[in-house]
Amino acid sequence: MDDQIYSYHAEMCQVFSHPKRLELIDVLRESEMSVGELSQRLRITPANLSQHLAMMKERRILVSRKEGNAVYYRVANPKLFRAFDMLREILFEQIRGDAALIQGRKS
Amino acid sequence: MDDQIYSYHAEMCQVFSHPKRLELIDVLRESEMSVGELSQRLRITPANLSQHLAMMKERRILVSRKEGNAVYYRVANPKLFRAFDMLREILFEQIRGDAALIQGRKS
DNA sequence: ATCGCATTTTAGAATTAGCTAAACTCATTG
DNA sequence: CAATGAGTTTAGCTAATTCTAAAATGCGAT
Repeated sequence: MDDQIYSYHAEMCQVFSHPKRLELIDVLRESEMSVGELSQRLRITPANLSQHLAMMKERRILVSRKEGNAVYYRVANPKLFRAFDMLREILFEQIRGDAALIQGRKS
Repeated sequence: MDDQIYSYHAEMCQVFSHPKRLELIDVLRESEMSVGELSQRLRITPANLSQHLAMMKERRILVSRKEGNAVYYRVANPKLFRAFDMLREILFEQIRGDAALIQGRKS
């Protein structure tokens, strides 16, 4: 039935379960970027980055474009940024809830 | 810096990287539900389900309420359903893109 | 052709995630 | 106070992730 859908959905979401991959998405908000640039920005080795990029491309969160010697990656669907932001908002609401709790407000 | 935020964000998103956990969230749209009911709906053992529930509660995606012998779980923040739906929409757009491709439309 | 650079791939080791089965807790009922 | 029923926890196993280091690929320039 829907099992297949949930599986695909889960597979796609694996992309978001690693901090560097989230940072990568966040960085690609600005513009597409080459592997070299990304490697510097994220402070991880090109080899490791390349693996993250490959798995994100497999799941079609990213698309790439080759220009001479460099490969440029960008986020395939801008709607992704909205989902990203919404999840981060939920996280912030959790954190704000904690802060309030510590300060003795709320229950 | 922001590294901590990305880590929390990623940890939260681990919840979405398993098909049964997604199905669980989807089922909890209707209403809160006891472990027993959930176990039947999802067709997984109570022990396994309980582990999923515990990790989702740790990450504060779920909250629980105890009533006599039963424990009822529900989604902590309704905003989560919106994020869930948005991600699924992205997935559907990918699938629609494929379908179009197979039928020879588009590039 | 060969060299250099950017990127990718592979292999291997360490860690983490997921499942099953069994033991355990705890509230309710007899 | 047993006994039952609902959930949880633990231990152990297998599989999946992640990272590093090294080798491989492919393009562009010499």
